[in-house]
Amino acid sequence: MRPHDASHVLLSEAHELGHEGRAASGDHAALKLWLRMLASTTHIEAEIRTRLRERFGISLARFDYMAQLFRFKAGLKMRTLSRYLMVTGGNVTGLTDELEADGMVLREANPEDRRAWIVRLTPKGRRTFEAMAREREQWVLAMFAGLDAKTVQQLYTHLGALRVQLVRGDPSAKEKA
Amino acid sequence: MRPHDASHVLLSEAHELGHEGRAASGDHAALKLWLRMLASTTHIEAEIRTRLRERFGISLARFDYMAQLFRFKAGLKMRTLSRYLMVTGGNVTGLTDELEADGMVLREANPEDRRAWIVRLTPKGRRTFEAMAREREQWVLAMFAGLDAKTVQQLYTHLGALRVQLVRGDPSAKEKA
DNA sequence: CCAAAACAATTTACTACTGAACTATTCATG
DNA sequence: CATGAATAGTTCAGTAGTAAATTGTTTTGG
Repeated sequence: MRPHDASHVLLSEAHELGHEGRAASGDHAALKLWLRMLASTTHIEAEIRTRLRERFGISLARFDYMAQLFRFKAGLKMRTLSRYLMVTGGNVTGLTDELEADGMVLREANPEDRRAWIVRLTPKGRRTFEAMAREREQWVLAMFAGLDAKTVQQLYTHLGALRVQLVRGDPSAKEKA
Repeated sequence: MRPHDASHVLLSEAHELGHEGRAASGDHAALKLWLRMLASTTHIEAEIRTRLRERFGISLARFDYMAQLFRFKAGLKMRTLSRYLMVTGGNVTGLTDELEADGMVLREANPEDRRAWIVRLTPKGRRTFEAMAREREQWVLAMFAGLDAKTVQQLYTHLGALRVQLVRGDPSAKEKA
């Protein structure tokens, strides 16, 4: 299970609203939103992690690794994978070793750059992943089942706007000019 | 930095929509929403973790620990804290040892149950936490600054509905009857 | 009222990840 | 076109968490 769900704290109303009145109130709303968003996300992620473990004996890290290779059928350099997964290269080496031993992925020599491997799913890895992904989709679906289509759509749109802001503020995102 | 941002995979449209047509499309929306929500949350959390480390030399785990004690001025039993933080008891023991050594918290004997300690913030811990929480609030605020008040409000409301669903589906939540 | 079960905290052995050092290759520049 | 800087992957030591066994205390039911 993943740690630190609720870093739930709002410095008491007195502090926050003391000399700012209405303006500060909106700010407060953003913090409350963040805490609620964090709590929900953590909850769902923990649930998925637990079920993947119980149902398939697989770690979330491995699932996410396979998900990336599933998206990129042509395979990925390990370094690229490590960036997508937001983990270190050393971690990718370890995961790759395990998954290769289990016959889920294979390292393919890269003629264009002899430093780099291309890793890709084996047919077995592909089948295995598809089965897991199908179940996971049902889990997610069930957890969101209480929300009507319009709500889901609005959430999706608004979080899209948030994402744009985040990428804008973050220089580590890819540049094009 | 925290692992596994994007477990971004939608089994290809062909698979999902194959025999279901429109109905499946709504389901798909929930999965897409989840992936977007996860990505944003992970991004923000990683940012906060990094800044807490850089600015105050503190781990997110310690921050979250102190946040709970800040909320509950009367102190908490370590077991309660471990539940709020969603970590094991052993982990709380370790964090408490560190924070106590740094003079941030103290273990107080509990006359009502001699098995349990009550941990609470020291005045120093309280001051330190307030300073950190104030900065963190500004970071969060800046990250959400692109969203207008109405959007924030809607997100907050909709995520509230989600939360209700999640708690309903999860027997580990507290009962009252 | 006391034996058995449950529970709070701690300790310990283990797991998963990080960061930094290292090797082998590629890229860029004088 | 040679050499210094950057990059891909691996290795390794250290860190932060877990799960399970342990100790001491409390709760419960016969």
